[in-house]
Amino acid sequence: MKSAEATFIEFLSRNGLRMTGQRRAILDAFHRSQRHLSVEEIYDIVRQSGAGIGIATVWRNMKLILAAGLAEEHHFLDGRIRYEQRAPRAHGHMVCTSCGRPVEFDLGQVSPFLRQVAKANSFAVEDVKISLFGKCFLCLGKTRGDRKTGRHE
Amino acid sequence: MKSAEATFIEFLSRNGLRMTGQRRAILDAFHRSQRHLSVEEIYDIVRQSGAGIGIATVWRNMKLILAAGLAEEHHFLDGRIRYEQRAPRAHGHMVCTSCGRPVEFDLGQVSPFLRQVAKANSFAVEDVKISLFGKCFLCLGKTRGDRKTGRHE
DNA sequence: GTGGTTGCAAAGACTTTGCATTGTT
DNA sequence: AACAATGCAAAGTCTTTGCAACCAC
Repeated sequence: MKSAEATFIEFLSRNGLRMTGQRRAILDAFHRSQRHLSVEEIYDIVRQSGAGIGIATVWRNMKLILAAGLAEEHHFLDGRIRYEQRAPRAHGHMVCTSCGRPVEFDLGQVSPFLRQVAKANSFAVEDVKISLFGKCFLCLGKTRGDRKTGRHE
Repeated sequence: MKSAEATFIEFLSRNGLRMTGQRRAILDAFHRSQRHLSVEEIYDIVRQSGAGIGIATVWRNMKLILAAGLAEEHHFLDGRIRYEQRAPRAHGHMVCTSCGRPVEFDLGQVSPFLRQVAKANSFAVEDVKISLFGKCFLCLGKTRGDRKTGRHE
């Protein structure tokens, strides 16, 4: 499989754009993570790794990384955009309304069904977003967990 | 079936809150519509029907109507919250990335599958959001770019 | 050197909140 | 009368944009 950086560079040059140190740092921080990151979190990671950068640059480049097909954009619960590495297989999310933690699950037989629905409506699907909102098993009994970080003690 | 207003009043009094003219007007405007409305659109409808009202009041009360279980909150494409009457049956949306129009479809066999997934993860589902993003058939005809290469003119 | 890129700050868009006034019970 | 609700404007958040300095090609 082609590396994310190679794919990104290809996308950039195809569109007359250039690779830069900041772009590499952002893509790297994003691509290393397995989580659903907000722009601010990506910004923090890049900063902590020493590189000087502005948050506007992270915004502009996450839009590019999205356009390059390397990321997915999600609107979960906290009213801000979160990015996730584009998954090889389509998947859904179970988002806890207490702690905010998103857990992924495989779409299984849902995908063919949706394809069929789209076909029946002459709708050309570009993206699928499936989310279940509710309480994760950690939050079901104890009301613990931090809604901001989505982490449980 | 109980009227929306009766349900709302019940919810209000159960929580020590009061019914008002504005609440009635907002609920009425919202409940009459079959569309996915933004707060500003609801505000406009109420205004045009003669009632004086502030947009903050619409915001506060849509949150209440949501809490009362009479509305669903959606984040589609334009970055603002849209409300829809809580549907008797769960359904998904096909949202056109060109014209923004959301078309509903029945979830069919998806619901039982999702229930099963949730159960397997000990996740207590409160809400399901399924959206397909892409091009509706009306916009497909107008599209100018080459969909195979993703390149425009 | 040309023209894209960055960082900062300012602007924008959407949503929430404080407070004095008004309305419901 | 007590206290919730409203309207307005101000404040908050998240996101986008303008622009001069900077850097990749």
